[in-house]
Amino acid sequence: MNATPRWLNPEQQAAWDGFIRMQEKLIGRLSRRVQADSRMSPADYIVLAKLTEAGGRMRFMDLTKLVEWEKSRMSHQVARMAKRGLVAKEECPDDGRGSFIVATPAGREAIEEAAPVHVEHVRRLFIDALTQEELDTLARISNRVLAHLEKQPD
Amino acid sequence: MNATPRWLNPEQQAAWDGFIRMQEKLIGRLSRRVQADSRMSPADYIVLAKLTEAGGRMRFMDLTKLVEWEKSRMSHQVARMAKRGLVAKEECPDDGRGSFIVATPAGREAIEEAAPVHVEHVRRLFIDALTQEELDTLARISNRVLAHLEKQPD
DNA sequence: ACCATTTGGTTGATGTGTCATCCAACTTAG
DNA sequence: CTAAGTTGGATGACACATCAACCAAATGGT
Repeated sequence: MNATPRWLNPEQQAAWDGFIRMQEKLIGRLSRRVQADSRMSPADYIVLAKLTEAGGRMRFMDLTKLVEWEKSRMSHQVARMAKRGLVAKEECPDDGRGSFIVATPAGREAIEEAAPVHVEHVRRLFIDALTQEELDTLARISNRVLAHLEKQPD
Repeated sequence: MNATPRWLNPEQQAAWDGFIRMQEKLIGRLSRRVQADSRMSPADYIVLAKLTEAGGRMRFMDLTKLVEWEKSRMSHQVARMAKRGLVAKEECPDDGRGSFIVATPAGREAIEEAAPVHVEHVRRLFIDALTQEELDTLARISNRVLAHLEKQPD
């Protein structure tokens, strides 16, 4: 029972609030744009991108780990994408439980069309806002936080 | 039709990837923690926090603007929160269409219990990962991106 | 007074993320 | 060989976000 919780000091609060606001607006804008001009959700985009980047054919669990998602999420996502014809599922002969996820031609076409547009938006909304030095700093800070998170329990 | 799309250079790519990864993991961890030990979603948390911070009684649209959400989102959210007894809706005498959102005692109790825990997690997962100088830098960068976004069409 | 527009807010459909649970197939200790 | 444990993956329930459409009350111009 902590009698007096240690609130954040003004600078800390400013950093946290600013970061949260920025991240929400940025991600929001970007995903709306991606969705609007490629008819793909950000989830579709990243899954297809990683999948094709890796050759267009992967074991389900490998893909899940590559994208760093939970398997349930990927399972649902792949099911939806399969329904829309972006990927297909194939059985795995080596492992009776396993399955391969394959990018369909339609899927390849979709990602090839979407990728440059995506990059342009990232550039326009984010990269162009900052100097190269600021980008480097942000990368360093991000990696610091990531490393910290990995050390931290749960 | 852009013949050769300008991909990001390695430093830009590293900054973007790092930021995205960091933000996903951080937000993910935090919202799981909040949910786990307060039985409130991040959405519940922020709505209740802003609402009580503003006195615990607000016009629906003022609250919506304060939280910077779309009204539809807030409408659904408030409906769910009302169902769970965290807030209540009251009619507005001045404006026949309007309504007030009021934090119930249960809502106040919930947020007062959740807030210190939330702060502790923010501190543990984020603040403690960085020096004060890095926090300041991040705040500056965030505000830069935010300002840039506001100038940018759509 | 009247019509057009704006504002406040709801609703329903659809897509998405999480959790818990389940099951079949593989692996390994004994 | 068999039982126990682990892994690959699916599923259903639920909370959440977004979009488009809608409606009624307020407002403003004529």
